[in-house]
Amino acid sequence: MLQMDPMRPLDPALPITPQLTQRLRDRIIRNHLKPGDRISETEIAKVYDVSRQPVREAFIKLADQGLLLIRPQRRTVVSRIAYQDVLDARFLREAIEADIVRLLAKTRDDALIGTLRAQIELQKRVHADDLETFTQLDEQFHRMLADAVGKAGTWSFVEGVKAQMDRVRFLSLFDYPMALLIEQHTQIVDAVEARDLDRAEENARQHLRLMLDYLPGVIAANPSFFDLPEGGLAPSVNTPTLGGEYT
Amino acid sequence: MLQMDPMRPLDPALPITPQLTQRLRDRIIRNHLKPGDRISETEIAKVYDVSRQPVREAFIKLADQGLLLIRPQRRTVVSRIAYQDVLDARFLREAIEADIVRLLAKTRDDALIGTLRAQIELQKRVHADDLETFTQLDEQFHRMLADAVGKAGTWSFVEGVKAQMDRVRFLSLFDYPMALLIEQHTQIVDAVEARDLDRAEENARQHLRLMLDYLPGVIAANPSFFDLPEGGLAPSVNTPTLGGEYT
DNA sequence: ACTGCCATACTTCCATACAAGTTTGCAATA
DNA sequence: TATTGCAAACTTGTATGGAAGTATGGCAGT
Repeated sequence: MLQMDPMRPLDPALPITPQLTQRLRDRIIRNHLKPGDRISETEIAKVYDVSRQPVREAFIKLADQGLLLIRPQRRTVVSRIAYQDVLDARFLREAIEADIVRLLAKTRDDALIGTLRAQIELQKRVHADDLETFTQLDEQFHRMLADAVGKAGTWSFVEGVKAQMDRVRFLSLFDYPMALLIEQHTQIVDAVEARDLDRAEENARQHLRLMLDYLPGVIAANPSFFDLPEGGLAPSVNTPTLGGEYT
Repeated sequence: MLQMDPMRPLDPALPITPQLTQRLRDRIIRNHLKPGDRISETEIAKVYDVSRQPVREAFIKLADQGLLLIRPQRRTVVSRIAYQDVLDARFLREAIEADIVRLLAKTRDDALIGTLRAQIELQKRVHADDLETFTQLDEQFHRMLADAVGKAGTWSFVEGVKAQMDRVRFLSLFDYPMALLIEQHTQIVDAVEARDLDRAEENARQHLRLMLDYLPGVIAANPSFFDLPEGGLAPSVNTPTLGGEYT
């Protein structure tokens, strides 16, 4: 497993800012830095033994992704997980991946099907408690779908939005429906192979809607990590989806 | 009309970086700064009479949006309009707005319909050569759709992606199909009012596919502004859509 | 005329210093 | 004890200086 020790020195030969951004992003998404934690440019600069400037630039990037909240002249804190942001990110992913999968089914490529099935086999081999590895494989699977229809550039935008969803993912360490997710991956590939556009799309949408089922439980278990709308959870009002169940 | 003179001094009471970012972004999107133009931190800093630091931060933001290409230790140039980026941005918008409009038709709100129709009336009153005003109204129209389904946050994501599309828009100053766009807006609202989910979605998709018809002409008229794939335009290969015409 | 080398100028990246505003805590006062 | 005022210690925003690398143009040599 990759070392994630925050104190491991950076590689001075490589550009500092991207390294810092990645490290801090990981620490936030994995909840090592918890929502509400204060974080200051000078502090981080000291820890990694660099100047404030690259730290600042990393902060700005993370603030753009909604992971930090910079209040000028006041402080910078790790932002809580905005409920609405999670829903928005999920909505975007569903919309985008629905079309990607539909395209994929339309332009089916047999070699690709094989690659995808092999990748799913890797997912099955992951131990039930190794969320880390599974997350990487899951991410890879979805990126492969985008790549396959020539929309690799599209996926990089999705990644920028995914941050809030990933934080939720790392909070649901237990009762993670790994087997179900793998089964859904298989069903998506099945539908693509069958060139069934509608079924492929519907399977992808259901797959991406699954987190909505688990979100309330994760929030209930970690209420202080979330930034909820007034009056607590009322998903039926604020988060209509196209599925019907959540309208 | 808003003053866009690049030399107008910034407001020193407000944060410099966002002001700079906005100004530069406008100048690039409106092609005052043309693809390939060199641009340097010190130069811009002198023009606006600020230090290099906020300029640098603005550069980074614009590079993230694909408007600038920063080559460390070499130079920074206004990036050409990447053909693939335009297609990707359009694809994302179609996927997202298709779902937004579908949701809208599902949760129809009579008051909203009236607001939208009134907004379309404003579009009709714009003079044929006033692309500036029409662009603002068109943008507002689409944002209203997102707002109406509680997906305002989603729209800010779209805005980040839209930059490359907007550059194309400002290149197609003439033969701009304003009347057709307005007609399509009307058809979208009609379908929403009729609660016809499928037709609303299809109308939105067609609306957002329209630029594909004009893109080749714009490119042919401004070839040096674009960054084309090897061997020139082959949209039928590289840009499958769900519509069928471009598959 | 043409080629290869080298000094110079220019670029971004990082470090450091300063400015402006906010928070914090203590002390003075009622 | 409670409250008010102020000063010091923070915060981020901006300015400036130096370092490392690259483009550029002139000059020497052929």
